[in-house]
Amino acid sequence: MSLSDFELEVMQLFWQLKEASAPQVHELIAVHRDVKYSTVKTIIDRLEKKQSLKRSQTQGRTIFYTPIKEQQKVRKPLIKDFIDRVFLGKSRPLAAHILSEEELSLDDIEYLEEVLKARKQKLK
Amino acid sequence: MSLSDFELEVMQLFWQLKEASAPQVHELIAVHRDVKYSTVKTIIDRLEKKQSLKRSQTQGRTIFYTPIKEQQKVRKPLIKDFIDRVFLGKSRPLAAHILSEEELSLDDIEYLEEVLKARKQKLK
DNA sequence: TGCTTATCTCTACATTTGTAGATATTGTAA
DNA sequence: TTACAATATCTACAAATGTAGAGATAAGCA
Repeated sequence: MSLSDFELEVMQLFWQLKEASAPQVHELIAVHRDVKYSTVKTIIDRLEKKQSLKRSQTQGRTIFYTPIKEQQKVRKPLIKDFIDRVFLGKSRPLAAHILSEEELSLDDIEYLEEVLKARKQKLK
Repeated sequence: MSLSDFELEVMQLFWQLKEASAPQVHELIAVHRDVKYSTVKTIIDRLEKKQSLKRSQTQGRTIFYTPIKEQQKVRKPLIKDFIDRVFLGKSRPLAAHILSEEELSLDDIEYLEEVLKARKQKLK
C-alpha cells in the first residue's frame, strides 16, 4: 500500500528518530506548519493500520512507535514510479537534470563521479 | 495548480503528439489499459479548466487540443518536490541511486559523465 | 484519593481523483 | 433530408487524503 504525502512526511521523521510518540511528532511538524495534534495522530493511526509503523512501548498513556517499513524499501518503488510518470521510464533525462541543475557540492560531484565510474566498470 | 497522475499521463501524450483529440487519446491509452472514453474526456476537460490544454481546432464535431504548459516547466517543480518529499531535499542520494541502480546504457553513462564534468567546471 | 490535563479514540467532513453512465448534439453517409 | 454513429456534455459517486473537533480516559500531582 502506498503512502500519501503527509504519511511519507511522518515516516521520514520516524526513519530519522527511530522511535517517537504522536505528541513528539506533532511538536516537530508544528514548528514549521500549523497542524493540530489530532491531525497528526490520525496520520499515525493510518500508518499503523497500513503496517508502516508499530507500537514499541508506552510511557504513561503515551504510545511510542517505530517504523516497520524501511526507508530504502519505500524509496525504491517511489523512484521507479516517478521516472515512469514524469520521464516516461527513462532515467537519463532525470539524471541529467539533477547532475546539471540541482544543488550539489563539489564533494557530491566527486562522489557521483566515483559512482558513475564504478557503474561503468560493471557494464564491461 | 498541480496535475494528478492521470492528468500527467495524458499531458505526456500531448507533449509527444503536440496536438490530439479526446478519441485519439482514448484510443492510445486503451491499448494497454481498460478505460472508458468518458473517463479520458473528463481528464481532458479538467486539464482544459486547469489551463494545461487549450482547444486548437475542430474537425467535424471533434475537438483538438494542444498543450499550454510546457513539459520542462511542469517537470522542474515535480523534481524539486520529489527530492524534498522523498530525500529530505538532498539531491545526492537520489542521483547516486539512479547512477548506480537504474537502467542506463553505456551511452547514457558516458553522456552523464560529460554532464558531471561540465558541472564541475562551472563550480570552479 | 480525587482532579486536572495530556493523550488517545472516534467520528466527520470537504476536496481531489479516478471512474463512468446518461443524455444531448451534430457531421455525414445513404 | 434524415437517421445513425461518433463525439461532447453533464452529472454522479466511491475511495483516498488532509483536516480537525468532541469526548473518553487515565497518569500522576496536590
